[in-house]
Amino acid sequence: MLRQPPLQPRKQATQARSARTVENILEAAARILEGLGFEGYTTNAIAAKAGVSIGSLYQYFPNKDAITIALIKRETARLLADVTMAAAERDWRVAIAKMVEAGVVHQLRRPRLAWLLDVEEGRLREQSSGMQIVNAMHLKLVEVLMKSQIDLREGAVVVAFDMMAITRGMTDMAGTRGETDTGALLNRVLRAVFRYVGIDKED
Amino acid sequence: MLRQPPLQPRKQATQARSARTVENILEAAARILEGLGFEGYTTNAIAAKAGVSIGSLYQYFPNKDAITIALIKRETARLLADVTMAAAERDWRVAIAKMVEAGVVHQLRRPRLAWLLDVEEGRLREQSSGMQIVNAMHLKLVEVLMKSQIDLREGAVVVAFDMMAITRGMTDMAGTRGETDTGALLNRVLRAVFRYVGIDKED
DNA sequence: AGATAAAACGAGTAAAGGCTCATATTTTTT
DNA sequence: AAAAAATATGAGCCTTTACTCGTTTTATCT
Repeated sequence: MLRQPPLQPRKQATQARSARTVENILEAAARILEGLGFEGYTTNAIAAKAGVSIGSLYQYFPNKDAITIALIKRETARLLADVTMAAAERDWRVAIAKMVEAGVVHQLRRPRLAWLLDVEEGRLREQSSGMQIVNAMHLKLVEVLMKSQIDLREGAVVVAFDMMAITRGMTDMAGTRGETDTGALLNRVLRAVFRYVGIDKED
Repeated sequence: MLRQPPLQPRKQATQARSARTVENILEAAARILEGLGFEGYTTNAIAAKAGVSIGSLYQYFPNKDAITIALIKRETARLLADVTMAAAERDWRVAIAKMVEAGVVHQLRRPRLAWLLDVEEGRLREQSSGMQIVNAMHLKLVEVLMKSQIDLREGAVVVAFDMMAITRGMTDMAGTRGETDTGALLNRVLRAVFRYVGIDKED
């Protein structure tokens, strides 16, 4: 079988090494944020930690914020997937429990990173709009609440925000304090969230 | 009654205008943080907004962080006072309710400022130690919990942190969303906090 | 009024850090 | 093997910004 010579110069598929470079840059950025906070979070430091020249870094990201945004997307992807799965559960109690669990697990995996990225997301929200994850989760949670038998005097929107706020608040605090027992924390968060909406579910 | 001539040149009392300058600087810093976030938070901008030269600013503050620390102290003073008063209440239910109220009111008065100062406090904590307000509040809350009949299986320390986390999480979220009805928010936070510890107190 | 201390001033310095671009290396294609 | 495309390099430009210091203005004291 003869190979057809392409009519147009074939769009060069991305080489494997460039993908590796991008990954290295993102992970270096994550590690610097975790280790040094915003202080040491400079493009030169990121490039150095990634074992890549500063020029290469700017070949893949137009500016520093783009790195942060990509990192947020990367760290957020699993959370969004888990929440979406959870929201599809038949039993709304299970759905809520799993959504809460997704949030807790996400935020306790790399607590400092999650926290710092939240701060950055807040800053970036002002300049470029963009469906943040908070809104995405909120939307799904409201859907679930509508199907539930929870007292929605305050409105599903408000209750959903409150449930997210409780989860985030407790998990942030736990992360700051260095708690690592996800199970224990999850139990407390579930108790707080379910009792808040008037359901005393001890399991 | 004859006035004793002072043996040493009397320590020159601070003039009124210097006190005004310091106040102007702090308020300018607060306003810039509120309006522009960390982006515009530069010493030159602060001095300009305060209507003061950059030289004067550095006459009263050795460096930029000192301004932030002074601002944190200023914003935090009332909160600490309120919490201390609240903790002294006889009835522990009232004590807890008032402590929660103090937190909510504080954080909803200038929400963005409170949030940004929290972030800064976290950053500064790492370098210079110093009794942050979170610890002070926590201490008092633990005391109150000890006198209460609340189920402390998880330990007073953990329960106290959870209560604070719930309060802060919900109020932060409310502030971010632009909620301004303190009363409505306070009701929800009280419900969340009291129900979390197994007390269903509808008032 | 004159002397002294306190407060204010702001041009300028130095360092940090985001980012560019001309060049070099590696990989792919023909 | 040669050409072309993709990828990598890093010295250095340029802006921003924390902070200094020599000078001037204002207030206080005798």
